[in-house]
Amino acid sequence: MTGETKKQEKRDSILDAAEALFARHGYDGVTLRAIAKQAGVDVALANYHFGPKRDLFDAVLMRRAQILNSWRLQALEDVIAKAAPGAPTVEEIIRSYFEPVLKRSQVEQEGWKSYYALIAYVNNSPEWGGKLMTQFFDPLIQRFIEALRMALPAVPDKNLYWGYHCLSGALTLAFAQTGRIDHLSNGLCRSDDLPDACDYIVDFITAGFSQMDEAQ
Amino acid sequence: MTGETKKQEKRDSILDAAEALFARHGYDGVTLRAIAKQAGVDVALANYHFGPKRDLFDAVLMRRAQILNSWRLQALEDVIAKAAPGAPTVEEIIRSYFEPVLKRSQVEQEGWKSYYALIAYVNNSPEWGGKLMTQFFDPLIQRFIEALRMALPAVPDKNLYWGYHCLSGALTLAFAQTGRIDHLSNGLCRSDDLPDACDYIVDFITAGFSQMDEAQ
DNA sequence: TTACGCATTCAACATTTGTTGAAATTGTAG
DNA sequence: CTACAATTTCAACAAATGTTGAATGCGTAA
Repeated sequence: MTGETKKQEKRDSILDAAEALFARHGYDGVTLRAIAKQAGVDVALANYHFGPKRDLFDAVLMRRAQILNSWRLQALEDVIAKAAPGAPTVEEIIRSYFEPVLKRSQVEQEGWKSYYALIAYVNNSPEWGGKLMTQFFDPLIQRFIEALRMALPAVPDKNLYWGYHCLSGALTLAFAQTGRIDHLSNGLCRSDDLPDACDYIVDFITAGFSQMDEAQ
Repeated sequence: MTGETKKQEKRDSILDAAEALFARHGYDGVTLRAIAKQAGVDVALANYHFGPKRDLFDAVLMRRAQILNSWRLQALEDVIAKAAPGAPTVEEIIRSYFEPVLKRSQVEQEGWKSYYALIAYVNNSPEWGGKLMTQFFDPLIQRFIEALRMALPAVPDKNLYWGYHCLSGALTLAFAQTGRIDHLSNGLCRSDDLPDACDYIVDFITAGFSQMDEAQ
């Protein structure tokens, strides 16, 4: 089994390097040679393990997708089960969407930080944003919106979807960790401190959804 | 004067082509040859007018930046002046930030749509997001946050800045127009109908800020 | 017309790109 | 150890990239 892990060692180091570089420079801004150099392997090895460049990108994206989804799905189901037979509160639902990713200890690891930034890149990319994100995250999101619909039965779907748009935008920008809010706030807020940002964002987004109910 | 415009004709067509392509594929995803082809000119002409590729990108970004800023700045100052000597309401301030860009008639033009998508690309890019956006839009944003501070005197700055983060994320994602919300909502919401999206987003964001006051 | 300056094209350059097939290395089962 | 398969490197390819200098076209003023 050490043989099995040793076999995967260089393969994983390629994924790690690709993840970090794609997250920072985007798909076209990264060459296979740059990835190979950072991974400490030959250029041809990436092609041997993953095929063409585009497939390597997909492999990076898929590696953590299921894990990410399972974190959030479980948190959401927990909240729903705990509130049964009634509906959970809006804040509980929103928390189940943010906390599993922003307050988890893994967030401090460099790999997950890069992965989040990569998600932000894909989500905002006009060419891939529509298709790739749909493919990976749609089932969870539909379940999430369904929960919101139960908590806010009088609110029209259109409001719920635009609310999710705002939520997704806020999360995506947090994932990107551009350092912009650091500069803007003179260091008061730090874009790389996701656990700290979580509470502020949750309160803000929760208020956005709650207002829909009062407006009816 | 027709000579003057004719002289600028090809130059502008290069800017237009670069704007559209950079917005869709990002900086590294576009070649000078693709830009030249779409503009109907020779490859070397871009270099003649704008110098190296990076300078062309900056030229595209700067062309509409001042116009965009003046739209929003005037709307903000109008709202402040109209409410004097008191402070404008939170909703008025938020509206002055979104409506000048999302409800303006120019939004229907392809050029501005591309430019918005380009802004979204830059704002979420880890390498440029911090610096470029700061350079272009910071003065306006500081003025905007100052107005919010006046309207919400009891709210700590940290909350205001994270609120702006959510606002910016929602706007950026709307700018990107990835078509994602179309698919998610089964066509109920359309990411290319910015004037329609505006009201929903404004209500959501306004609620996010208003809640800060009530929480004190 | 002539001459001149700007705009535009043409042709080509040195690099860099993704990819591939053969060679070398390593791990492993018999 | 031997032989075989999987992994990794080496060397090289054709295509594409940004950039440049010379050549051509073109509008304009004398």
